[in-house]
Amino acid sequence: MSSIKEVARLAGVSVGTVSNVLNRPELVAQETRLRVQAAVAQLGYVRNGSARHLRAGRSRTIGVVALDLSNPFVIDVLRGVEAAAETADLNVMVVNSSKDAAREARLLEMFEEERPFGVLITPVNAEGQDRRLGRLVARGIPVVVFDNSSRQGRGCAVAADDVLGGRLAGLHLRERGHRHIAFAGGPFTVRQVEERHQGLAGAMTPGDRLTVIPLPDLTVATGRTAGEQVAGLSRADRPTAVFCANDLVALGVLQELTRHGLRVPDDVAILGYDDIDFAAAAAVPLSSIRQPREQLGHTAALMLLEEANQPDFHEHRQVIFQPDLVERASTARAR
Amino acid sequence: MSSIKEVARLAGVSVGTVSNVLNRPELVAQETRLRVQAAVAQLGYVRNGSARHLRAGRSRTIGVVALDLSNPFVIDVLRGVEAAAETADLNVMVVNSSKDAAREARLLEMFEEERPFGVLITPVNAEGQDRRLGRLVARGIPVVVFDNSSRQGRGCAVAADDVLGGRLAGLHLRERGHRHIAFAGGPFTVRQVEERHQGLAGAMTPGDRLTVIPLPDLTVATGRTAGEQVAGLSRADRPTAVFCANDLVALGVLQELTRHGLRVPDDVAILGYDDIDFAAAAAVPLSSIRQPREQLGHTAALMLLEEANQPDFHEHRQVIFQPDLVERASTARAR
DNA sequence: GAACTCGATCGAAACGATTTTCTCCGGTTA
DNA sequence: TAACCGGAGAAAATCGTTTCGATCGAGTTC
Repeated sequence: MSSIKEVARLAGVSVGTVSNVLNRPELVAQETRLRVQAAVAQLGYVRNGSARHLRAGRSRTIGVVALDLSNPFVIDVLRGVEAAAETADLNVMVVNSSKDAAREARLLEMFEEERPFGVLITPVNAEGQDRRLGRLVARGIPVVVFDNSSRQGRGCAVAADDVLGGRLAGLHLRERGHRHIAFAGGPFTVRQVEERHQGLAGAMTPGDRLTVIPLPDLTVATGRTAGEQVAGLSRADRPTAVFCANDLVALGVLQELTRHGLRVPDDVAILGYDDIDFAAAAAVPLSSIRQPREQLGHTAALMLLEEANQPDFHEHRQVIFQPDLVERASTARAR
Repeated sequence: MSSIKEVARLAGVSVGTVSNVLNRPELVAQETRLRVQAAVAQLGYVRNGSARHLRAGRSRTIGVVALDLSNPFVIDVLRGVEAAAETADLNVMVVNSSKDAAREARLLEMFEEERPFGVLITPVNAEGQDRRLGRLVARGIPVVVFDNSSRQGRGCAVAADDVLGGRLAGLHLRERGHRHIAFAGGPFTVRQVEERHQGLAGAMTPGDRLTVIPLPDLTVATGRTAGEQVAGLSRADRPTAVFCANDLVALGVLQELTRHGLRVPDDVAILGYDDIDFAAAAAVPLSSIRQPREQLGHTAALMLLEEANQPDFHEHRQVIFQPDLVERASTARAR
């Protein structure tokens, strides 16, 4: 209820002095400082964020537009963001576009009004949001795109090398003796999906067989349909391994194969992507391509800080992380 | 970059008129309105949120302090909150206490400064936060506690009936013929855990056997240790069903039992709690007690709105939802 | 045609901080 | 003793809105 004015009155000083006590205490004589602090305590005074932000021109909040909060992958990225934000004394405001472009647009409009410290975003699609992001940047709000490197060269971005991830998957499965591999994922307009597939294909050898099971989306539900397709194939046509575009799909495939009495990995091996915690927790623990999730978020936040603090001196850049393979039971060597 | 002043100048009107065009267009003559709107478009003017909030005394953002974002349960609750917020033209700012009381305290301090529209919170513990929440309320910021009914009678709260959930679990397992049931969960200082256990115990009959497997936490990892314990028991001492305090634990138990060659549900049935999507996605789809997750969040947000809009007229109340049972393979009738 | 209405607009006072400039005063220095 | 310095606070400008009287014509009414 009480504002800085009342604190000033109670302490018998001007509001400017109270502000100094709060923000640059070394400028204030000790006796005065103590008097002000006592007044603050007595009134239970708390600074008004809106007023501060108005004066400062921007708030101390980083806005994060997540693509899909129900993918645990994102939660871990957020953890990294929060860690970086905390050391810089910034807040993190998470909002969820749920892969909905209209919703994303609304959220970005909201951020335009709120003048946040910066915005981290995984855009729904590569083109549509460019204009809107450009408007943010024009307003002096730094933007870093994470987990989506399609805006090459246009601004700061952090992502993982999905082609490499796909290649690692392919090499691993081949090394395990698989010569007929299926790729389950989609839509291929999503960069990640396309690149993971591309990496897999590149790791295969003439004579190998690659079956693509296109999916409209990367969820457990679509994974189940993929699993059903695989289970329905004759033994000769059935791939001996399925590489899934993410772990949610892999869980769906695993469930359906199990339900049809196929053994994992003996009949069909499964390899996922992202290494979410639930992958390790599956009944047959899933092998998966791991991305440095927390680090991804952490780095994105640091780049944002840099851009915000040295707006003139700053040069945009793209950081690409290397994924690696986590081997578990679902791709164990057949007995 | 441009403020309302520049819009006013360009349109040849006063700032007050511009504000009216933006907020109460019906007060402004059409010709003027069009002129102002043209100026807004030409300058790319966007309102400054901080200034609006300063004037209004509070922002249009609902703060949500989640206990643990890595539990998918929470994400679904958030979906409900967002839906309600959207229709009221409010933003949702999600932060994560990660079950850390100190962190929670910091976040609440932050919210005290930001003067949000209201705060939704699942407190880390029932006592510590009462003072801080009280301070928010004293500042006129409405608070609704969700998914934790321990603050009985002290303010608005939304939760599910966990005793009933436990009872449903017990009745279901007994009906399936189980007479030796284990309860895996903890710590018992957490209301939910205690009440679910209590409900289970109440549903059992003299002569039945109830084994408690205490856990320090409700995660997949601790679930695995529970599963290991169960698997290590002799056939005579082994419960025929395990009721888990949440689905994460259940997944861990399932994994470990499978690893030890025990069949679910034939050797041991498993029943989880929360019905997160991953429960249905498990290799053996898990039966689970379902709480109306989205509705829980939706209701909490609506109560917040009510409290915010009729501060005088409002009466605190506690809403308790009824859980129900979702039957899947993990508790199917033994063959 | 004087008094009144009424709709449309203006101008100024908040809202609560931060920051810059100005004033004051005791103490140094030449 | 005059000029200067520097520390400590006060005072005022400022950030961008909203909102509330005041104002000002153009019609109405008697």
